[in-house]
Amino acid sequence: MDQIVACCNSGTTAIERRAKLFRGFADPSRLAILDALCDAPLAVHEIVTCTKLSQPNVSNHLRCLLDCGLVASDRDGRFIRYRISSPRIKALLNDVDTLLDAVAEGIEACDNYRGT
Amino acid sequence: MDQIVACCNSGTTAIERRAKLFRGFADPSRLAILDALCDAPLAVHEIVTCTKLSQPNVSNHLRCLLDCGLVASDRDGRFIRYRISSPRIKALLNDVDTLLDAVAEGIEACDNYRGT
DNA sequence: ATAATATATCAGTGAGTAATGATATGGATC
DNA sequence: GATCCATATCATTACTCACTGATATATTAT
Repeated sequence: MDQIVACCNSGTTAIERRAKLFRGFADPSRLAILDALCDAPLAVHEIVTCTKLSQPNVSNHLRCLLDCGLVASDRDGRFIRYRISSPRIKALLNDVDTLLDAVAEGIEACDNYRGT
Repeated sequence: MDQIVACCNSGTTAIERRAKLFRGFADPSRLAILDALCDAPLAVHEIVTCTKLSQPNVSNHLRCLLDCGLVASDRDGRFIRYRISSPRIKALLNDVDTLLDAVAEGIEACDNYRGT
């Protein structure tokens, strides 16, 4: 069975699509990857280096992000260079940080459960 | 052990905080609730009616959203009225819809796995 | 061709999480 | 104070997901 699955199925309603998109962002590994790609396009091994994630792990997350259209890829010699597919992604991440400024205490403070 | 847990623990880095916030949004039930509250404050039983979710389910999600500071509540007689805590939440949801316009095909199309 | 590097895929595992049904609490009215 | 309605909590169950380690594919260079 497949692995990294935080995007993608055939949910139809607008709300389900939104939930799927949010889930694409709702993982520290994927956020780290997107963060890195917001600065500049990178090849997989470069992402591995700067995120300190394992190579298969990065590859799996990239596949998910690629399928969902959040990143795009171009072959460059024997490298494959990934980049964010739209500047709106960077904008969205900024908006989230703005919202975080407003609710950060709550997010930080509450511990309904033990964590990620 | 606690139940609805998509927010909240003591992750410290900026990325972990962002992931937590995104996870708060990454669920169709919570999105439906937030969507309803974007229009007007509502009591729990009203949310139950318009989202068609079960009452305990709504209550659990509201607790999570409340702890994370995404919604706020006011007692009103024997009702408890919930509202979104910041207009930025509505703005964020709009931004996501804009991004969805750009990547919707990808989100819809790919089916790495089954179900929501 | 062979070796070396870059990337992708596979199988298995363990943990986290959402939903349900039953039950408890708390405020208001009679 | 007993009853009714609104809301919250509990325990259980089933499902989804992320990570690891091993392996496969692809491209370049020798």
